Amino acid sequence: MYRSHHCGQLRTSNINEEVTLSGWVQKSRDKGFVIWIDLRDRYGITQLIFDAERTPEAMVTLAKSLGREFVIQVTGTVIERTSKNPNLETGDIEILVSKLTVLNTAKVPPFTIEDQTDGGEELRMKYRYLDIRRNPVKNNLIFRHKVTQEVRSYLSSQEFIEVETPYLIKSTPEGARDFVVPSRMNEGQFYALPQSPQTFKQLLMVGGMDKYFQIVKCFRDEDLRADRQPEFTQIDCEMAFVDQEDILNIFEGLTRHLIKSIHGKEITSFPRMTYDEALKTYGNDKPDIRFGMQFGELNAVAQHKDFGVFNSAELVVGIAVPGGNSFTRKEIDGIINWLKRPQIGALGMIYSRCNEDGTYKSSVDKFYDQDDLEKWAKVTGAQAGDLVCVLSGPTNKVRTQLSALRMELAERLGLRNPKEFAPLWVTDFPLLEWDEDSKRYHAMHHPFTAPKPDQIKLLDTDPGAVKANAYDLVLNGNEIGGGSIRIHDKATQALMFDHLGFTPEEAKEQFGFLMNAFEYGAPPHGGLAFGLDRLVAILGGQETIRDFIAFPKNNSGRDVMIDAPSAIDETQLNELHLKVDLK
RNA sequence: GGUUUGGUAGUUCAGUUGGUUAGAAUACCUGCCUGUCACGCAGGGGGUCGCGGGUUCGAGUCCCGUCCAGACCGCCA
Repeated sequence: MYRSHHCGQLRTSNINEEVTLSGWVQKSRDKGFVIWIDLRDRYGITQLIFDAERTPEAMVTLAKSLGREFVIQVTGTVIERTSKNPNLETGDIEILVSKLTVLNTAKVPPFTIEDQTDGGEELRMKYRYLDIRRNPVKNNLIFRHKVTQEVRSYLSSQEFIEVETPYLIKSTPEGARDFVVPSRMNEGQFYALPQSPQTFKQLLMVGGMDKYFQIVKCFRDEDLRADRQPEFTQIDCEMAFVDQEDILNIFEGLTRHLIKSIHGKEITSFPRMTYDEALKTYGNDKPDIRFGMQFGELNAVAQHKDFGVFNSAELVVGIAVPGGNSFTRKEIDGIINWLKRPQIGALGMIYSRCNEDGTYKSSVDKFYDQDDLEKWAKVTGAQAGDLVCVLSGPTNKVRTQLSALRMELAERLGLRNPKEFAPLWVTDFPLLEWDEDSKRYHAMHHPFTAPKPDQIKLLDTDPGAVKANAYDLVLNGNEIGGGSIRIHDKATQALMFDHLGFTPEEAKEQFGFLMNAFEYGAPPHGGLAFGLDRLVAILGGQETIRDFIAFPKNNSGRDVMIDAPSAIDETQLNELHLKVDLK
């Protein structure tokens, strides 16, 4: 038996009991007359004591030799501490050790195994197994477990069935790049890893499963970000005989349940906003609505004077920064420089200070009088003490820029409270999106999304204007889920492929299995998928998903611990009929 | 593919205008210490300044190239 208790368990009620504990040496404090060792496992820390008077000399010598992260087993008596530590749950007791076994030694770890580690990101990833011993990472993984447990329990209670779908599937040119897997038995042919189980979950609906979910890995061979990994986990769901309202209600319920069970908070408001409205009001299809700073379009009150920059712009739009009048000239210049960075690409910014006495002082006083500036304040909702920030230019570009500014300033002003949760449905996404590179329309969501029925005829005249029954769930400015009502009849699906530039032959070759299935009684259906990694990170109050993944990949898609990807040997290549040709 | 920041002790970082033997903290090792828990005190070891080239009397510092890492843009149906 390695242990009778774990290291977070013993209290004063256990005093005088003989116990056995196993764990890692967190720290030893050698005072000469006595040595204390903090013994750590997943559950906590228990202090061991080796005492010159009560411990045999040989054991004291052995105890002195223990290094950080040695794995040891001890047997001893629980005793009350002379000086207690209120910061530790086990701080009232310690173990007077009578038997000490070294189960394994350890090299000095390359970084400290403490909450505030001295290790940098790369080092922590290389020795991730040591990183996981640290409370912040360990607790995140436990937190993730708790979230997935709640998801499974809620969806099961709503009669969803978890079904596994295959990982080795067919590559398709639509959407993200596929990770491909060569087939040894089928010469020159490749599987692809799924970007999502999309077609399979639709086939499960044709199969009559009615309500399906799966917590499932998905793979996309695209460049990474702090919140984007090449393999990531989705809570994937699909339901038959539902309309958009049914789906929104079910997953509103799931979201409420999660926030309630994890944080004990009731979500009182679950607003909805159309895609067009989100862009107009926040410049963004995933607005953070924990704070205001809504866009005010100023064309009507800014294009009547001789200011050429505004007069020539498609859109003049501003936001009111709460308390922004206190910014110094230097701070405002800093903001303008931030906007001018290539990543944002704004050419400049006009601002108007809203003074406490009701007057205004702008950077364009030469062109605009107090009446004009008052109108700007009114349109943007600025109060005395605020700062109106105004950008102008092509509509889409300016909205993106001002949206970035809105988020940046909110961050700086501390308006993004990680303990507050403000979900939002964004609905009525466009069905199609024009792509300049390939000069054709792409599916904004995916090619199986149904157009709104009354808009199908618009497909021929103005494809870009067609709206879909597609929706995203946004939480605190992050898209955490998205879905749609799907096409369930062959004719509409064929029409859709046609508009996406597929020939009927290509459509049949790539998605014939789905169109065939639609001919055998496919029910109306729809669903959505939540990004689990991101959802867990946000519920945990953090922005980066990496510390909620046990073994994440770095910015270049590498696992620096196992050193993957890597070359494979000639024999393997030959078996797969592959030749590597590095240009 | 692009923009940008960084790479100096095991680790996190400092290093001024290019100028003596490259520092600090922490970790590590040794010794001391009768209640520690971020223990304390004294001492010690530890560096190809990412790599290659160049400018210079002299390069951690300036220039060019390259590799690696982070953030962002493109991309991510």
